[in-house]
Amino acid sequence: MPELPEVETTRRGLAPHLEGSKVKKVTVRQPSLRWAVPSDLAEKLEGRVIQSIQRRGKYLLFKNTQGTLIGHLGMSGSMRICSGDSEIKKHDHVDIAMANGNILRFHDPRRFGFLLWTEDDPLQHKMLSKLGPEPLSDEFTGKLLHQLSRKRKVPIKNFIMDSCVVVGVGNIYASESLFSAGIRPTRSAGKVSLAAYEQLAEIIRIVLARSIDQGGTTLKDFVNSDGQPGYFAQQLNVYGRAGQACPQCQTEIKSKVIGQRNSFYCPACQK
DNA sequence: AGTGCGGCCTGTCCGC
DNA sequence: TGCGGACAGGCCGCAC
Repeated sequence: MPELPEVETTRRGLAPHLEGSKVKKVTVRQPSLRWAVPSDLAEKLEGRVIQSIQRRGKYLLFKNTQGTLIGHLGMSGSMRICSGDSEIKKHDHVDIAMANGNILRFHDPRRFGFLLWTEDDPLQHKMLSKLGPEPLSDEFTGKLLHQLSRKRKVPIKNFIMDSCVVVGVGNIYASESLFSAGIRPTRSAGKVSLAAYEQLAEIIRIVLARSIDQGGTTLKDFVNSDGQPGYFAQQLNVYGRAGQACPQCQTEIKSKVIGQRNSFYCPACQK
């Protein structure tokens, strides 16, 4: 599910309800996520204030004075703010109840998401230490993409989905960005010009920022912290539209599996 | 080192 | 109506 805009939407929604509040009780109903929920999570969180909620790539970082809860939504996860009397549904795996009455509820049917605890710098955690730049930061440039891609033979779509290159670009936004940049997703990353990468970097930035403004993309199950879907799906040009007309030239949009992921492109607009 | 693939899970949809 | 198979937004870890 969630790519960067969905995770950022979640972070923004959660922060005002949790930051500065004390955790009262942690309830783990299903500890078997992608990685097991730490058995001592409750004692690490209970009685301590959540000082801040940050995001790095698609990871959410909940900080208290002792350490950081690292959360990831996987493919189907969501985090909502619930009240004490709201019904517990199937796949509501973890609750973090706050002293202010709010409950942070982690829901994840496929259980590809996870919750980990670290007392070291979370950015040095094994899972985060090799991440590339944030796409909305100044470090992310076409020049960097060009540099990193020299001699790389992977299709450019795989390249921009590689979190060592840039974080947060998943399957949907990879297809969409390459469409807007006019680049065929199968092209070798190493053969794309600096000028094309400069344009692509700018487009990735714009596409992600616009999606965040719309509250992310809901294809199936993404909901924000209020349980509401995102609205960016209405603005997708090619993703999920195989067989339909390209919005720019009316040519039929094609789909093709690239790197085991379904990809969508216009054979006329994307060279 | 770079690349490609299997695997982790459940839910949904499609064809028979 | 039921059943098997394919597929779904991520990403680690392994083999080549």
